[in-house]
Amino acid sequence: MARLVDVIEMVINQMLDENDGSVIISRNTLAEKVNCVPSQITYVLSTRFTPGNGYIVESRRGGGGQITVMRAKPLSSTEYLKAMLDTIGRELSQQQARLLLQNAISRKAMNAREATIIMAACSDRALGKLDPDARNIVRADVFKNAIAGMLVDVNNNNLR
Amino acid sequence: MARLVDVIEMVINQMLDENDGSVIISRNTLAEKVNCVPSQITYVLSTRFTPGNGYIVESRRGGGGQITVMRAKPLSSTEYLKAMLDTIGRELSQQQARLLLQNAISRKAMNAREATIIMAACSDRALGKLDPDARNIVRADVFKNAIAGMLVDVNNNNLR
DNA sequence: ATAATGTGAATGTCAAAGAAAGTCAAAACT
DNA sequence: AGTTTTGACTTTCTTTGACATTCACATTAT
Repeated sequence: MARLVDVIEMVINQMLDENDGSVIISRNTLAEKVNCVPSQITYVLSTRFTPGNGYIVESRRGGGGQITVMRAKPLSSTEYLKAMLDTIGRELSQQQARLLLQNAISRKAMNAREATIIMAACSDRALGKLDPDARNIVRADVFKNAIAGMLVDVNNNNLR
Repeated sequence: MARLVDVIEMVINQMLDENDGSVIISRNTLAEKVNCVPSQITYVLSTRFTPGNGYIVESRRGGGGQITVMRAKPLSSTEYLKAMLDTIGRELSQQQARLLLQNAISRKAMNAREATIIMAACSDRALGKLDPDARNIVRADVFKNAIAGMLVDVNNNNLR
């Protein structure tokens, strides 16, 4: 029932937790452990453990080859949010938004309530009246503006 | 004979009752259970479980895809926001949004930071790529979803 | 001894198949 | 007239597998 991607993501994160944010894995061994084809590991690494999400992944092929996964050193929440803004392009899918917010929470760059507000504001529900092609574009703008809103000095915003 | 929509609505509400206001459903499975085509579930969700009614619905496609339905907790401290949702029509101007947020702050229904996030998310700036006529319509949806997001029990959202 | 070559052991790539949910408009109710 | 019901088609995300590439090490040729 549980998605393979989720299982793999969890396993890697657990290893990272146990090893101070840096772990060396063997793709084949891990694949065997979770009962999947090796390329599935590659898929998870490239969709979940991206630089944009704060991870660095290095690898070596050949005999004794290996994959190193590292959590990037923790940035301040403001830095983190700014960096996040930079990674967002012209478009943003719902899932991308969700992942960004999840990571922001786990890095304490925002709290769960704030994340929920933003997720709701840029959900497909909220943008349902738009042309599907337009959605990801507008979502990117809504998302970026909401994040930018968090960076604004609360005593100096445009509500008062 | 009870209408299909009513049956489905009841079933979902029952699940929500049994699961503390938040439930993850499989569209296909539920459709099979109540003997209807899957798209009927989508129809019910989009006509009954709207932000205006205090619900947040999120979904993921693909293998292991799922739909999450969340109900705002009937906390008295959030009554104000719920009532506010009801007053918002199909369209919402920037000015109106700002006023609603200012009022919400003065009623302690949200804090300044949260209001700033929402204001930014539905600002003309965020919606700048849209046709001016479309802006107020989309803004209404973004605003409503954001508010509904605040009503969701944070421990119960589907970000984690 | 050194350079070239072979060999097996890894990881990378990519596209097809599969598994869900979303869309939309026509038909059927009320 | 306005809602509900249905179903064909679309989009998104996951899973799999065949094939390509790279690397360390052993072996062979000069």
